[in-house]
Amino acid sequence: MPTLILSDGSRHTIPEGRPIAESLRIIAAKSGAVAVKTGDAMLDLYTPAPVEGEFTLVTKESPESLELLRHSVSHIMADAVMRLFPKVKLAIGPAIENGFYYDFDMEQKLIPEDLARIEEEMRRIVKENAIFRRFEMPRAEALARVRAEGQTYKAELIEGLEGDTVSFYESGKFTDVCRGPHLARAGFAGAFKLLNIAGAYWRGDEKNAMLQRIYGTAFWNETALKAHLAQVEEAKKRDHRILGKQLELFHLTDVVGPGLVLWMPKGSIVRMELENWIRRELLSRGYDVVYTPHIGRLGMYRTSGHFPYYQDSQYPPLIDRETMKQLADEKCSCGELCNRMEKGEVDGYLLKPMNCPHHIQIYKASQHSYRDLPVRLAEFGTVYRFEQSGELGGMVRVRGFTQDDAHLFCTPEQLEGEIASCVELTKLVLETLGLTDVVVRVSLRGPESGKYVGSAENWARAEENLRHVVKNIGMPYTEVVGEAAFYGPKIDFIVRDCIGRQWQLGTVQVDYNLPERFGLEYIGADNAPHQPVMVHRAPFGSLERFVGILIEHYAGAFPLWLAPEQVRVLPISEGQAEYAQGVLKGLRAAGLRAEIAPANEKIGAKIRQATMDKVPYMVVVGAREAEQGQVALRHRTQGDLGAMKPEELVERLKREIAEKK
RNA sequence: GCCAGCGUGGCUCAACGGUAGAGCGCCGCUUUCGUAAAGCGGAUGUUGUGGGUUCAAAUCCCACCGCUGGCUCCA
Repeated sequence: MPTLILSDGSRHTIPEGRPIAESLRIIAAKSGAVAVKTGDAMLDLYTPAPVEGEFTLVTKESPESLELLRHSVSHIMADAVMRLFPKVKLAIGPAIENGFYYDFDMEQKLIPEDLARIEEEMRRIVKENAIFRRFEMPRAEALARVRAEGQTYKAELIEGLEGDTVSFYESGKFTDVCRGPHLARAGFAGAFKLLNIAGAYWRGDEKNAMLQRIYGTAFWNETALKAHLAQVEEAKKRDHRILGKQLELFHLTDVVGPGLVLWMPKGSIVRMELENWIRRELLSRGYDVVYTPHIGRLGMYRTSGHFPYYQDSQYPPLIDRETMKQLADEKCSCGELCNRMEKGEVDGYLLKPMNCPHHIQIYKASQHSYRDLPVRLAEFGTVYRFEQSGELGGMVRVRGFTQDDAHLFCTPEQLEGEIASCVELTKLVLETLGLTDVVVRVSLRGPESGKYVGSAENWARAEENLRHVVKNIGMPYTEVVGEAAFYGPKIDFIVRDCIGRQWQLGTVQVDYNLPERFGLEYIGADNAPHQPVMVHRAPFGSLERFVGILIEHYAGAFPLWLAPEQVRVLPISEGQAEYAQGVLKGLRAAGLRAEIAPANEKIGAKIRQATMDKVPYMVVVGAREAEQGQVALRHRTQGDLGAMKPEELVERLKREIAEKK
């Protein structure tokens, strides 16, 4: 009798003359598996399996089983939506990281209350327990079928598919074009919840129709679902927008303008500490510090290519009064004004969207020998970008932000070494702060040629340089086409916020193009002029976004060196007021950021307040301490740490600050 | 920018056509207290802005502004 070998080593005899798929299904079902895998391909239990091969069972414990579940639940949801709103056109409905979505094109606007109705319908479908039956048909036939059903998006999908046949899944009366795999039956659907409704352009392109997207999530059981939802709720409490308000770190108001951050005193401390730290690191690495203005002439940005390449995400140019008046007299329209500015007939100033053109002018201000290179110009440079209103959010997506920017000008031979040390610095930043959930992305040029400046050779060289470095940094990375800056490819460091969204922080970018456009030079050993290569880099990315992410990372409880208030002195009663003031003065004199709790509260209340304010250390001073010239130390999470001399305390805290822990 | 939802004292929320309210915070007084909330009293709102419907609007309608979640773009 034939024997099937599963990759767990178990051997299974199969009755002769029966399809192998059926045997696999029986084996899988017996073991509680929901699918089987051969190589990278997951096969559901009703899909014909290849006759030979090694099979792994996919159980409910494996992460990919959740993907399968969620994909199937998204189909069940689509089925439910179609039952409730028969005219709906289906777009796509994949499983995503923590759940699934499905996009619909329908007349009726979905409202949150509809979700409950849809869920109810879904439960009915689950109860019906139909088999997810896979079948295939030739392309032309498939196309005719979906067209007859009026499913125009599905037709578009089929047109884009490779291969001669198209697979469908049918469960009950619902059929969908789908690659699979799926649950064996709708009844296995487990626990699910629909979460929210959102708009989404068909294929993500704003020229296309706006579809209605329903997001949801699913787990194998109620407990896991509840745990996940609770975890999401918990994560929301770390949201930097909430903590930023509670802890008075920053403020946003439409009086100043959307996306324009006001750093409050406490938030400013965090930023200042980060700036001071990194500035010392830069100086020790041979960087020079520079300062440049916030605006620059249009001509400079025409040379750099920011204007017009980057035009859409800039605040409109500033024009002086005289010119404006003159143009008004000429009855110049706005459209015409734009044209004339693009042509360079009208001058103006731009709020700087990037610091590089200014730094380039500093480089150009003096002659450079190959002996001077690399020149590394660093600045906490504030830039302004007119982001689309719908994109703004808290500190992580704003219209004015400060980059810990620097531009390195070096010889081609020095380039890879410079890139590598920038990457090292970025890693140091992330490691020091314990940001470990970081993804490295190599962002390359995409096919749209209109978005980029420079020659194909320059791009190829730059991409080669980056790949070469990134291979040696010991971090896994992915390459993404179409994510490059307009002047060059880059290595990006991407982290997640409290609700799982990914944000780019640090970046290292190679640029052969701006040196060319600005005609940069250095004199080589051969006594002839050569063109330097530029590296743009920012280990934090932007201080706004970085601090926003950091607030969430620490849940507002900053380590001692970053804490806006490091110590709070808590007198037990008025009797120790004078002694407590002395302790406070001593701490401040030692360079610690210390405050004193307001009088007229019991010690318990003072402790509670300081803990909620996330002050790392409290020193309790009562009659006992005053008498012995001591302080009783308390940590916000570790509790009472015992009594000690103020000098001991200072030494202890200074050590902790130096360690940045 | 587009789709959807939401804007009520400093904060979190209630009132959902009929006199805007609670908790926390804030201010004052009493209490001076030993490791996560002392007691009493008080002030605080042109309900985001502007129009409209109505005898009457926080509540219904329209426009704008802002925020939140997505789509697209980026640090």
